[in-house]
Amino acid sequence: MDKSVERRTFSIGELADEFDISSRALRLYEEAGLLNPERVGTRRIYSERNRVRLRLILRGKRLGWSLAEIKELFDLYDCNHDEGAQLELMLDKLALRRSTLETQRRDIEHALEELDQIAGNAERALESLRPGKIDGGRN
Amino acid sequence: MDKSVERRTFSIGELADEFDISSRALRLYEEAGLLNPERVGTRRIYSERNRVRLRLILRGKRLGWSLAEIKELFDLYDCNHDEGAQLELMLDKLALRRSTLETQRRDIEHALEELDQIAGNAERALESLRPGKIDGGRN
DNA sequence: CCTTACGTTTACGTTAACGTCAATTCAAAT
DNA sequence: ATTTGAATTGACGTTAACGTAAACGTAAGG
Repeated sequence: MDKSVERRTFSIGELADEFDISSRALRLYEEAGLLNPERVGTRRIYSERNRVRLRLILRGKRLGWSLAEIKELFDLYDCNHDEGAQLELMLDKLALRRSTLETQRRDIEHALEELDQIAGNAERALESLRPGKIDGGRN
Repeated sequence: MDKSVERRTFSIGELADEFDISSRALRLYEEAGLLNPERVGTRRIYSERNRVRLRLILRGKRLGWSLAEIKELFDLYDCNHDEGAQLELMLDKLALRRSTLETQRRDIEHALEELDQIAGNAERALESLRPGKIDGGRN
């Protein structure tokens, strides 16, 4: 199968530009075990798969995860599914991640509410400063 | 009004214990302008209001914000509502925060989906290892 | 009075996640 | 052949957010 599918590759500079990060960061992610591009001689050649991974890495970063935490998740993903003990442990870790993600989601909801409240106040204050309005207060 | 309402205060150690952070962190938050407890002599006395603020700080941290970012939000909250320019700028900043929060929320949804997918795989793999089952595969 | 527990400031150490710079290599363009 | 431009490794610098340790003050209890 997949004859000439997935043929595009990328240089480090291309990926850096596309995702607006430095090439230094990309090398760092590699050093952290998050990315393993092919090499032609000494140069890095990133595949489409690598690019997808990078997307995941950056999403993890946006969620505030450290590179180590991101790596742990990757490792969970391509863990060997042979040993029961491994799997149990894996499920534990996944449940933990899940709960912190849900906490985070609740945090976001609250933060959004407060943001809106602040913005609401500001807008009303602004309204009461508009020309034509002398005083919007009630006293 | 509020005669003897809100009478409880807290020492640095109490808050540190309650929220499972170090007293060092509390002093740091103060130095960053996020907290301003009263003093009795040299000792810090935290009010209920301070405690609420601390809760907000920690929530910000869980969202991956830096102390500076948290402070900016606080400053937005108790900003002066007198100047129109200020208010406009404030609304801009709030909109920005909002959009990153929404991005973050989407990120969380995706991460949760993938987590569930991984967990699902693991559970099925585990199931196929159970005693009584020789082979759960389909080949 | 002495100890103990808690608090204070000051200063230095540490870790993560890069940025920055230098020296070099390599491929492509002129 | 030479320039140019991107890429490489390696080393060092930097910032945020603490941890840790020293040296000291203070309040309570025995």
